Amino acid sequence: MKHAEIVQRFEAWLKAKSLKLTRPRRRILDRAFATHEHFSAEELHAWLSAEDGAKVSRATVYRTLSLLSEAGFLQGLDAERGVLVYEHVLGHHHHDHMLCMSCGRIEEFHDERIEELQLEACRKKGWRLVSHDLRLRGLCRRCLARPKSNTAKGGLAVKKN
Amino acid sequence: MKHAEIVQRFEAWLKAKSLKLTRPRRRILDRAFATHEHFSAEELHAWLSAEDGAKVSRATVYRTLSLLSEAGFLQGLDAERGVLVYEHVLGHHHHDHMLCMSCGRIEEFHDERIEELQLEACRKKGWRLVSHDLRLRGLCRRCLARPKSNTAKGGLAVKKN
DNA sequence: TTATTTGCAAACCTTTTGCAAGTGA
DNA sequence: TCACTTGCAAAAGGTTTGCAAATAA
Repeated sequence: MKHAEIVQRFEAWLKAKSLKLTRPRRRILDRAFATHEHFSAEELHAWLSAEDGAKVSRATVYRTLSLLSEAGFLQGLDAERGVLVYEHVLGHHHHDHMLCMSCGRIEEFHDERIEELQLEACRKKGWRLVSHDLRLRGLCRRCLARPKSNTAKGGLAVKKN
Repeated sequence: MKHAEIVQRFEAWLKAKSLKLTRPRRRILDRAFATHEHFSAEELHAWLSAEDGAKVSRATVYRTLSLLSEAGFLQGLDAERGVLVYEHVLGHHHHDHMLCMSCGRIEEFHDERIEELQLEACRKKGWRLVSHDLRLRGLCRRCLARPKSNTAKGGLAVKKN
């Protein structure tokens, strides 16, 4: 999906709620969709602060990311405890995650058979399934290849700064 | 497993690390295994505060729950964003969770076929799987039965005190 | 005795919120 | 114009930590 279309859709969604596509919101939207990685509110805020342009406050970043989730453009996921990480939803199909305990990499995968078994499990217990998330934690291919000094950008298990 | 054995094992584990089974640690261990529900550090601390006996500080509760996790007696799980909830591991087999979005109930389930498919997914991507957690979110049987006024003890989706 | 622990309060981190000033349609 | 937004700083909520006093072995 073209970025122009994403912008257009967000504006339409906002308008339907009598909200406005303001300058800060536009910058946040642009930046959020300029990456193909998972990112936290803090990271996005830092990116914007490092770039040219009027400062966007932390509060606005948090507020706008909430809106984007609510609108179904982004989705939050708990990667590390206590930090909400976002990913694109618009134009992406559902998937689950593998989290590398050493370097923090997040990889996606999907298996329709697992989805079906989840539905079956809920049926058996009498629950109605609304959503799920499956997180596989382990070591990624790259970290397995170079066993040492692999705490690249703040590993999931190691990060402590 | 008898509680006496749990205590004994914890003491042995501590001793191996030249740590001590102190009075506060013992009280926390006892209380943690006296429940069959999932609980947070705050809840456990509140329970102890409400009971007779010397006060145990919040800090000690947090520290001891960490030890118990490290020792493999308990395991933490993110039920609600931002709160770590504990459950017994010792003497329990692995399982996954269903979280009720209305009443907060946590139910457990297990399906070996899902476990196998997870391994397969990692194999395909070249990862080594270490652990995983699968959380199904939805409405439990009880909440489905009484559609209204079902926010019993602080629902997952609703809690905001 | 002495290393380990505890309690307390302060610090931390991420996220949320109240409010006065700013801004888009 | 005027409802919606923003930035700021303070508040919140869960968890961690420094440190002097207390304690187990």
